[in-house]
Amino acid sequence: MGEKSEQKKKLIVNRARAVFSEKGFKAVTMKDIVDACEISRGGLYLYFSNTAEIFQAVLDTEAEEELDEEDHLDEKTLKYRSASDLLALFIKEQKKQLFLHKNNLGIAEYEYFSQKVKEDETANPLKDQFDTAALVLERMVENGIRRGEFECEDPHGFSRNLMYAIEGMKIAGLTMRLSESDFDREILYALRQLMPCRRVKGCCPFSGSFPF
Amino acid sequence: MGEKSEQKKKLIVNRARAVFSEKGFKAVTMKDIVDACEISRGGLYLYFSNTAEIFQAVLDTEAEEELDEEDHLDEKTLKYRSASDLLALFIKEQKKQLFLHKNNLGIAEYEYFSQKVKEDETANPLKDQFDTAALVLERMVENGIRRGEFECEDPHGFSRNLMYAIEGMKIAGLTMRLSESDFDREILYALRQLMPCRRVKGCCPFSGSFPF
Amino acid sequence: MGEKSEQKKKLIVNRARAVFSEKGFKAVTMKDIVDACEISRGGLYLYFSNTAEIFQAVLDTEAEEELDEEDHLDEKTLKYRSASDLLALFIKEQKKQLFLHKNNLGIAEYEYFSQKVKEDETANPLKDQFDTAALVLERMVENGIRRGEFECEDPHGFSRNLMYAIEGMKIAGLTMRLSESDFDREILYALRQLMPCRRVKGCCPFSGSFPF
Amino acid sequence: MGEKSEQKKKLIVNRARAVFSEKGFKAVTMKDIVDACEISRGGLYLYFSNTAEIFQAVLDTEAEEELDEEDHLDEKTLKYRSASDLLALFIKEQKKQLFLHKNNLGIAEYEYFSQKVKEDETANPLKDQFDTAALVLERMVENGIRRGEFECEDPHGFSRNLMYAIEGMKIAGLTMRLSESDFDREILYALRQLMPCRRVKGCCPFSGSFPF
DNA sequence: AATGAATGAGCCTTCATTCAT
DNA sequence: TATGAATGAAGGCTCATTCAT
Repeated sequence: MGEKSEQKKKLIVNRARAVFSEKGFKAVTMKDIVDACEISRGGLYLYFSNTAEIFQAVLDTEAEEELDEEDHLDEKTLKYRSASDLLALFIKEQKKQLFLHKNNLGIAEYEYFSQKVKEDETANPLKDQFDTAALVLERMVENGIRRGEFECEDPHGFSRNLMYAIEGMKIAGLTMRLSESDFDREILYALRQLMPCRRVKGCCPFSGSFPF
Repeated sequence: MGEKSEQKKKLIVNRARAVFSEKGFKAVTMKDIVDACEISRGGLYLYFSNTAEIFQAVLDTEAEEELDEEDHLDEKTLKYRSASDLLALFIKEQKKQLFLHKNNLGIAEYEYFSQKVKEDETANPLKDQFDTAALVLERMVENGIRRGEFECEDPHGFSRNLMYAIEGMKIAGLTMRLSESDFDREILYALRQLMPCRRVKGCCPFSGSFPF
Repeated sequence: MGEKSEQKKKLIVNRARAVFSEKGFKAVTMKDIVDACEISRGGLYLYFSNTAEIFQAVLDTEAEEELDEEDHLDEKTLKYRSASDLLALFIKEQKKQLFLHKNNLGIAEYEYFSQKVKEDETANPLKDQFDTAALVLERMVENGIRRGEFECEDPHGFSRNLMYAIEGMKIAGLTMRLSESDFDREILYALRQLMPCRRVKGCCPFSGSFPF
Repeated sequence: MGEKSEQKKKLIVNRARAVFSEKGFKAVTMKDIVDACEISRGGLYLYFSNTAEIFQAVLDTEAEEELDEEDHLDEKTLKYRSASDLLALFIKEQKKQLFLHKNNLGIAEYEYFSQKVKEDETANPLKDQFDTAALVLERMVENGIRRGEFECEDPHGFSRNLMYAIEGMKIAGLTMRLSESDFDREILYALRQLMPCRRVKGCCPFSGSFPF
């Protein structure tokens, strides 16, 4: 497959992302993709054999882009900012994913992996992604503790808790009309666990920047 | 529609539940239901016009059964047990739903409501269910505080947090192979927020009964 | 079949007429009739085996009613009125049938008989009806000639011509949005053939009563 | 859609004409067309979405062919023939349409337009066709008058009358077994209105050529 | 590589018709 | 007589997939 083909494949994946974001995974047909790509019916089959393959490609691309962003993050910001700022950045990112309705693959991912998890024993990228995020969060908290910004007996537990809660809000956003203020309230609660003054309701460790 | 018809309708709903549990919502066709019910193609249409209607009926039945269970719970147990025991019971129930793979409507519900939430402004039973559970949890915590069993500055925040985390684990169970010990660990973390000694890792307010 | 059954049959035929008038013949299903009659599916089959049978019954009833009307006409009016008045009455009746959109069986009849004429060599009531009307018309014209009201070389030719034109306007009314004034103009033209002064455009043999 | 597709479309339209001619409009299903065309179910849908669309295409083709014929008529014959000959030609054509049972769309057209006229306020090609024919007829008569061949006080009235009568005979042919001699008789009556000697029964303006 | 016509399987839906009650 | 649940055939429509060009 030459240079040109690679180009075409990217085009397909891009257009497909929009389709999956709009209709979820299961409801998308090869024809939907064909129509969205202004490509011929047969043409699509030169690159992909079914929607699952296409969706996988979308996910892979997604992962790459995230990696790029993270690299970007690491270098420029990680070292020079306070732990609070970094955490705020992290949460901001989660929030963006949640409420950015355009190009949101959320429900499609759930549909895809709920199917995949049944038939397939192999590694699950959704879980990997989750675990990675939880680990990053944990490191951030540990860093904050080291810097004296946070106080926390169980950074690991805290991170998992926050990640599960965020995951819960993700699905709530997709199925229950979660409001932004619901999200903010929940985050506020969780973050209070990081502060010495956490017993006091209303206290927040983030100077002026909350809600993100 | 007489007595007998009602019987038939129940049969359909029952068989349909299994189908939805197996295939989610979107992928289920009228034919799937027909096949599962050993009924004629036209026969099914006497009772339901489309899969959404059937799924709604499944949900309604589900709701009734839950209601029955709750009534059962209220009378016999609510008054005579300790707050800890009740909370344990609540969580046990959540865990059961999560890991009972047979007849688990989880992903079907998410598919159904993620679609419904887009087209429909009206009430969302999934959200109602969530809010109700959160409220029940909150009352339990308040009760525990009154009894001196728990200690918590923000029962509301705590309840929402735990519910979101559980919701997150629900979807994780459906898409990421969440293990039972993952669940237990998370619950343990959350519950520690209820105890005076919560700063100490390893401490648990639940005498011997954990994991549930 | 007892008295009661006869009653029921009449009910069915009545409701069915409305259905055929609304949807033509071919498009009507047994279910349409069932729905219109508030009768059970099986019940209808006790009286009729298919829509053709029902339509035939509608036509028969129709014929009876017309006969009643004609009898009515004969006795009271035929003898004491002028030929012009009688002719006017006749045309008025035709016009009524044409523009009375409610309960107009026109297109249904055409659909029914265009099918029947192919498969069936037997007598055709539509033709009988047409021929009868033409004959009545012819007698009227002859009567008018005898009375000195009309002047016509070929009463038979005139009658057939007028009847065909009316038939043509009938189908035009059903398929081409024929207006009432179109009808009146055409009738005016035809009737002028009956008068000595018929060469003069604008002349009409009917004193003040036109259009009917 | 390329050259070849156009070819296929024509084939479909041709075969469909036969089907409509055989079964009318309403009774024809997509499957009927599929069977008649030796094409796949899905294949037909590449060209037409429903029977109405196909029938419209049949009508359009019909119109084109008529146009071709008329052009043919105009140039070669219109100028050099007598008014009587032209009129005879016109009527011959009408007669041909009426008694050519093969590929006669008559009843199908009535079914189609009786439906269309209800739902659709827009232009009605059946009416256009009728009006055009009436106008052509009127011009012919006027031409005949100018040439001294015909005599007629009201060419417009005459034309409409003849057209309505022909329309009436059309539907009579489809539903009442109109015989050719019935048609000839009627035409003879109508044409006698064009002659000075028209009062005399048996007289005919057409030298030897009648019946056409 | 790319096209898009063509096929046929598969699901949807409606009804004519039967039959136990 | 009357009911209406049940069946299965029939027709509608959409797509995944193939293949000649």
